Amino acid sequence: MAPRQKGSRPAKRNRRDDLLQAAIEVFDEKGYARASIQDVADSVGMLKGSLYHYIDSKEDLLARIFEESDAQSFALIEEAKGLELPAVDRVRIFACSWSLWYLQNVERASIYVKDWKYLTGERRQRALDQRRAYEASLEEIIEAVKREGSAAPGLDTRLACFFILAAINGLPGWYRRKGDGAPEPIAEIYGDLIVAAVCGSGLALSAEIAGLADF
Amino acid sequence: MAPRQKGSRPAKRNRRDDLLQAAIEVFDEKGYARASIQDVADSVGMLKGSLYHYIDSKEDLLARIFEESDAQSFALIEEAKGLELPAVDRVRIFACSWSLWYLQNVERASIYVKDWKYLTGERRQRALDQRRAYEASLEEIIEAVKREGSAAPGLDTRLACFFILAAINGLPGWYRRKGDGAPEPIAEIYGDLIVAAVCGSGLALSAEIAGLADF
Amino acid sequence: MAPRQKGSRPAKRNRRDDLLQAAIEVFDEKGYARASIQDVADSVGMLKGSLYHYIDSKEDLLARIFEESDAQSFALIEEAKGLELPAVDRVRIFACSWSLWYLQNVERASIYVKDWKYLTGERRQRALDQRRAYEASLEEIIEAVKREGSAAPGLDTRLACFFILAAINGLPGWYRRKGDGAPEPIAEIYGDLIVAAVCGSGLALSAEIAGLADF
Amino acid sequence: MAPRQKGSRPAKRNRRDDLLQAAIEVFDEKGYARASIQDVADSVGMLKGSLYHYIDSKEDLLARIFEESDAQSFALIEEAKGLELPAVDRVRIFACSWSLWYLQNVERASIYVKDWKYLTGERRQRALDQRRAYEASLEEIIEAVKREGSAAPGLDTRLACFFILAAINGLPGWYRRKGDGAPEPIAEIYGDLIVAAVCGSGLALSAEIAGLADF
DNA sequence: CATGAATGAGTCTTCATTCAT
DNA sequence: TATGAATGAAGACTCATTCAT
Repeated sequence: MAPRQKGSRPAKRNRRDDLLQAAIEVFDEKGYARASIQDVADSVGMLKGSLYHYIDSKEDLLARIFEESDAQSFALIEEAKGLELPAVDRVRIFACSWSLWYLQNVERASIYVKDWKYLTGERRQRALDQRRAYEASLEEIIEAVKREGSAAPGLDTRLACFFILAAINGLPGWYRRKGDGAPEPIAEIYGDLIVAAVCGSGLALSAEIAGLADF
Repeated sequence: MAPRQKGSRPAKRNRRDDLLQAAIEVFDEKGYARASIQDVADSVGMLKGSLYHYIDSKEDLLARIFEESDAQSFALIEEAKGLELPAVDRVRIFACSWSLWYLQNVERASIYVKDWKYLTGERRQRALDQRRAYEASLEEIIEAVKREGSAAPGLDTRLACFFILAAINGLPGWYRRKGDGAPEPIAEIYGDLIVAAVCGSGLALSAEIAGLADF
Repeated sequence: MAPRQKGSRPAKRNRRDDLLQAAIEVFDEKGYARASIQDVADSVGMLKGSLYHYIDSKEDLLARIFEESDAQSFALIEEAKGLELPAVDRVRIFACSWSLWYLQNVERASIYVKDWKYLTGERRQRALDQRRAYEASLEEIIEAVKREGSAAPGLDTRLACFFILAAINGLPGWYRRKGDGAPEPIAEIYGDLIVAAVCGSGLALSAEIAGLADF
Repeated sequence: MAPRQKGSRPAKRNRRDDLLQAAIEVFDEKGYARASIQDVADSVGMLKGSLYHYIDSKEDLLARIFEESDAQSFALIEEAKGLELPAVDRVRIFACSWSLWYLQNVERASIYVKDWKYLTGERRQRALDQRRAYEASLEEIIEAVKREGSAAPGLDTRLACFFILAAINGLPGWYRRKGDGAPEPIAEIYGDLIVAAVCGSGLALSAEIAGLADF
């Protein structure tokens, strides 16, 4: 049932990477909780027991996926934060690049969004801290937008931040490479939608005018 | 298995409801996959085996939670669809009432969002169909907004729809009753953000002008 | 899951066989339904969970016993069918060798007779087909006896067939290796009894003469 | 799911009999081990707990079925033993009436044959004793046949006895009222077959002559 | 008599993990 | 490194039986 690696052993280091890649696919497909070490082993063509030469535990495998993801996404944020541009544009860039990363790494991002709960102890804390850091970064930019006067009047920074991150986090929930088109245009559109949400529009007040507020 | 509601015994129907409520809390907290029937039993103060007097299986418990949730949320949609109002207001109402339901039923909604994957066969299909129906309803309203000329130019209905639903689905991810304030104002704000995203703003084109499109 | 028979490790394949043998003994003694996987595990000196390294399920264990038994008994039938002998002798050989197999494999045969009901789906069907095939083979030989004129007048092939098979199937019901003597002579005698039943005797009509028919 | 007894309560005693009858059907169909008290309850239209007004335990239910069966079949034996007839005829009558009882009470007989193992302690012993008594009765008659000179030469009484009883015990294994014809003719034929087996035929020695004995 | 809720022991099965080879 | 046998704890589910009402 387990496929054997044919050909010459391709660079020792690769086994480790193969393993991680396989784990990402398996965890994405079945969900971390449902996926078994056996599934991962099957997927890399190893025996269950042999995996433990590369990892310490199932959770360790998950943690590594998070470490890699954190490294990648952290770079993104830093980049957006460092730009010398109007805050609105920094929002857009943050939204675009963040969305793009999610779209280009759907499986990984899917795990990133859903499975942090299965980390424990320090590792879980780290994941939460990261998350908090992203929120803080975004909040910071949104505050800047406000200061620059481009934000919708009365915008609630914290809520807007959650709103935006949730919308992006939802990407792996529906986007699958085949059939949903290229990542770039989607990321652009998400950028637009987010900027629009932050900056608001003249219609934003229509509700109160129409007296619908009591819903 | 169906309890006969006869006479005055007060605690009769309640056991069933207690069970469901306990399950909702447990599933929300630990996640369906991680939560054990034992956890639920502990939570209602029954023995593991005794639960099976009320349910057929763990999945059955989950399915019941979905049935109830479906019934509640379905009503919401129908209401929003039936209103004789400008489409923009229908979008707002959809967004507001949908958000409100999520906020007022956080634990339930949390399960609704995350755990439909653990349903199997027909039940899973039903959940997917429901989800699809919500999307369709929202798409329909957004199309109406376009026809009425209030939408952001070039708005991608499908993406906007995913965007909005994901943002709302994200609510149970951060909102906890204590400390995050009352549901109603939050729902209002989400309504504003969503309407803003759909209707767009003059700034929407700034990105291309600024030459940021190549992210 | 399939063991690779490589090199010289002697006790490799044996665990699997030990397991099967243990299962046969346990199932025979307590009956498949009553016997627990725990019983089998105890019998081989393994932990309950460890059995699943070798089998997929309790039913799988049963199925394997049937597969082995089928293979063995099938060979017997083919042998008896192929012989170029008077049909009466073929009946005797069929009866003898079939009885002998039951006697030499009492425990296995006991399960074979009683527990096919616990197989499900395709496996059950296979068992029924096998059974039907044995009946058909025997019916065929009995028909030949009739054509050769050696059968009791008016012999009902179908009933005779059931009669014979039931008599043989009953062997594991009473025969236990210790104390009931060697298998061979018993098989011989069963052959005689069966041939006698098929060929009948002059006394066969005495009942009606004596007016006993109205029972 | 459970059918309610309609009309006026029909004679208190009947509930007990209904229960026994239902148990017979359920045990026959699913096998005692697999059948649950719930199955029986469903079949009589009672709730599981209510059965315990009529029985002490599941095994008690089985035991009652055996008691009834024992009473019925015991009468048969006594009748056959008491007849003033040539022993061959007594064999035939024993075989006929015993077979007839099996055919007319297939479900009950089926349980009688298969499920005595699930009795424990004293009750099991009693069942074994009964069984032994039947064997003894039959052995006795066969010995008489021998003394009267009608038996096949060298007939092994004990084996013949097992042979006959097993053939009859096999009846419920294939006979089902619908489609297999009336019980009486079948019982007759079984009588013939058994008498033939006991009395043997001229062909009985052909095997040794033909040199087939070494199978 | 009947109900149905509850018990508690037991069953099969899964799976992350270890370790001698 | 890799194997695969074995572990041991845990999980879902079943069921005969009891008992207050």
